[in-house]
Amino acid sequence: MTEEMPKAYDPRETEPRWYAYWEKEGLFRATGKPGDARPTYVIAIPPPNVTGSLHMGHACRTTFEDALIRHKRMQGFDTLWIPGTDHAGIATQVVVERLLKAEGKTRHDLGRAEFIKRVWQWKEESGNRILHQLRKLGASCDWSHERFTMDEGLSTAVREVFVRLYEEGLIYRDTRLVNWDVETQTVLSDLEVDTEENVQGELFEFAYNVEGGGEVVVATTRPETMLGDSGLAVHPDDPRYTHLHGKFVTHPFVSRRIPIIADAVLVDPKFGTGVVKVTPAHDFNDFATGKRHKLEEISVIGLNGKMNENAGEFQGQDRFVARKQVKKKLEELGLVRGSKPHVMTLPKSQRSGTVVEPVISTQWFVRMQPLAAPAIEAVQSGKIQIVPEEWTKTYFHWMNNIQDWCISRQLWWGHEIPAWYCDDCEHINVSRETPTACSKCKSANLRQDADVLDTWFSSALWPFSTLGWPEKTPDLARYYPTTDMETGFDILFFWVARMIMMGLKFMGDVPFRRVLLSGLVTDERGEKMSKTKGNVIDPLDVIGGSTLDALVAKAADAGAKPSGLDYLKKTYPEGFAAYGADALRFTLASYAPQQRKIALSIKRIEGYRNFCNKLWNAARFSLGKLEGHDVRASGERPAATLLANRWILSRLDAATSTAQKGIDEYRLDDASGALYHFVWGELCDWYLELTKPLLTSDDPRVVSETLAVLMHVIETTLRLLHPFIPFVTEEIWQRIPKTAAAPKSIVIAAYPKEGLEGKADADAEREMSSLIAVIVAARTMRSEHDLAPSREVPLMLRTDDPTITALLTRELAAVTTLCRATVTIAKSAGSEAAEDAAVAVAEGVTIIMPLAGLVDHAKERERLTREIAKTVKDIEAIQKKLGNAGFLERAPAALVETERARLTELETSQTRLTQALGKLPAA
RNA sequence: GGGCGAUUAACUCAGCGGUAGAGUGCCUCCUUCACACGGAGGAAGUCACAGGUUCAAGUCCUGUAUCGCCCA
Repeated sequence: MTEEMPKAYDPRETEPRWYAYWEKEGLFRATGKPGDARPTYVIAIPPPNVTGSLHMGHACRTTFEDALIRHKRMQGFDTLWIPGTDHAGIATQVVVERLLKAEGKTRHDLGRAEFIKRVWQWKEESGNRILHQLRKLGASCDWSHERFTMDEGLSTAVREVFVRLYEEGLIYRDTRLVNWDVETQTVLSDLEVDTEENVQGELFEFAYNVEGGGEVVVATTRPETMLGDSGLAVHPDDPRYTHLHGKFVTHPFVSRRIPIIADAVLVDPKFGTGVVKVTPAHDFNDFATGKRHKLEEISVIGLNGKMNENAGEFQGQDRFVARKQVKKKLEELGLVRGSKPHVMTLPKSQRSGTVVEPVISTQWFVRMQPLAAPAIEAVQSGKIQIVPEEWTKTYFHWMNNIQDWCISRQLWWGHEIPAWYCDDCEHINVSRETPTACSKCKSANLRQDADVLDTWFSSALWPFSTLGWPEKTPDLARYYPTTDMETGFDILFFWVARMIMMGLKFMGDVPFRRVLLSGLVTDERGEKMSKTKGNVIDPLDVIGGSTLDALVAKAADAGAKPSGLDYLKKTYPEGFAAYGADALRFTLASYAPQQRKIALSIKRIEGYRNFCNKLWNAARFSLGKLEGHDVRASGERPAATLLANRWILSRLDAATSTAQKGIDEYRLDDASGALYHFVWGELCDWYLELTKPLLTSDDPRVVSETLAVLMHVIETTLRLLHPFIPFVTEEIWQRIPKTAAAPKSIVIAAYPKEGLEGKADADAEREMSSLIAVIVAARTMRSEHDLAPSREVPLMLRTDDPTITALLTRELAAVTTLCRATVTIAKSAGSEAAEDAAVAVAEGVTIIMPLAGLVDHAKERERLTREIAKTVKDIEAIQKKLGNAGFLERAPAALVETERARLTELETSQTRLTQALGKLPAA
């Protein structure tokens, strides 16, 4: 067995092999059988963009979801993890347009139908790459349930929802000011607009001439919009301008009379000149003001970002060119009154990065308030739990102030809006089926709305559209509501809130029971990963390894700036080793999911790669000890009589409990951390070392008990770890001799439960902790005197405590092995420390290392002095506490007792150490 | 401007009323027969600041500062 196990674990060969096996055996498939009595556990994947390529954010999502799914699967749930992709309207369209550009074409050259064909073609060719990349991470999705938001079934769902909402008056068409992305030529929802802060701009002042004489000066950051001004506003209480109320100014370029109005909402008298130019067609605040005062809405900027026919001589100029030209013209007219630098905010398109232009346009909207009300209630009542809870506040805040959702997009790629306009009677036909005649006038001159729906519209239906809705499928009956929705907090509004609203509306029930939100993966400095910064870590490079040259080439290709490349070279001079998916997953799981930032560090991944290797070697050691014995892991806890065996079983139980609790509460960091420390700090550091003397015992009962416990602990630990590190655990697990009843894969083995076979073994824990304390003290002493571990030293342990004497006597072999010493145990003598000896005290045991000539007296003196000082400091702290009457009266009695006992022990240590110091020969 | 959050060891972060923790990094010793992707030790923190509550405060309350995110 051992010879099959190399000294170091190599994930490169193992991982693809096991994934192929799992998939072939259908281990990830939900039963889908209505008769299955098992409880269900369902996660719908946050569908990645079909254009996308796996990034660390996906890796993070996948790790968390897979850990949850695998855990529940092992617990015997009928688990369903629905995978799939999102058609990602703008993103996908832009990608294909870029490909066309390489051929020297635009989508308009192809025409709509042909273009859509090209997108589908492209999607078929490379669209599912990301789903294959998820497999490399070990994602145990049920691939038979794979869905795409543009699939026929999901498209039917979209159309059904649209029609029903329209029929109920919850979807309507309206002309209003919307956010326009000049570059991608589409309207955007409020959520798709980012605000860039602290932009250095200019506050430009110019004068309007007042009819009847005089002038009024206005300040603006957008001079070009003055072409569309249809009002000037002053604050009603501003004494400077009272005389202007009701008067008019004349527009300097176009013949237009502009009224001066008083408006307390729009105008801040302290800002600028206290007079605001009002451009209802190009500013949201002005639009509202215009509505209040019935001002004209004059569009001067077209959808192409250029000034339109209303802009007079400026027609055809780009908006930014027009800004300069308008200023120049005002200058010529002698109307400029000043300019000062101004720090402002700019609305930018999340997609293209261009400055968003508010324009008046006719679009489709969803009335949100009626949908939001039940969605708020669902969270308030606890039908949906948001984890971590702090986000509920943010959720309520947004939901209570929700705006109507603009759902139409001027794109070609997406779900077409099921609305047909009648050219004869102008009636709007909204229907599930493509109509042949107008329902009102029976005309056949119908034209379908040219727009498509916001991608998030179909995403909002994901938890039920993927299960077959609007058909009443068995899947829908069995797996809706899903259980957990695990995603990033950045799309709480975009997606999660909308799913809740749509789920409640169309299924009459919440789409999921818990919302698990986690943070953003950043680089190790906490900076957002970005192509230009060159700090993007590709999960596949982490898994499979990459050289520095390859990393640099890739980053440069993606458009990294020189500073970004420098960062890359400096931070990863060696490139990446092939750390494996397990190492990456365990690393991601080790960060608290609710952190806002998950600052991923390669060093940390390396640490968890090392952990996988540690686990591998623990198994290698254990399996090697099996030679010549027939020991099989059955999952049943073996009987244990020896301290080490009892202790490790008790610790295993504790680790199981912490892991279980952590996963249940979505504290994967607690769960993975507990397992990490159990394996490394207890199993490997102590237990395996303790088994060494036991396994060479002459007593066959000692050997067989220890082997049984060893195998049980290793096998159970693998099952505990499997949700986090599926590959290495499977690879080892398959090598462990098991009873015939064992399943074929650890994927479907039972997740361990704590406390099944009895309570924690408090006696064993206490004894081991004493033993460890004594051993550590002895080791520290050795180490401080630079005695090589290979060098065996004599140690004398002195104590009058009969319990600990018995313990040390019984566990002499352990002490001997772990301290590399020949140990003698004795009662305290009057004079405990011999001359020329190093002394330490732990658990009331004086540890004496009489090594004349090898102990450096000066060093020992220094060490003892330091120890004594530390002890005295602790003693003083406790004395202070115990001297406080309030503490004695009001603190729990048990605590006071603990403090007293500690004081006694510390005082003993102090006495003995001081004695030892006195015994040292003078310098 | 409003809201949310953060500030703990050199770095990245747990801890959220009872003796300050982890990983990485750093220092010393060690190729000991599972593992140098390792072992044994060690150094390292006025827990942002100022008040308050409490027998007891990184931990609860109030305020201040700095930083971040979201919404205007």
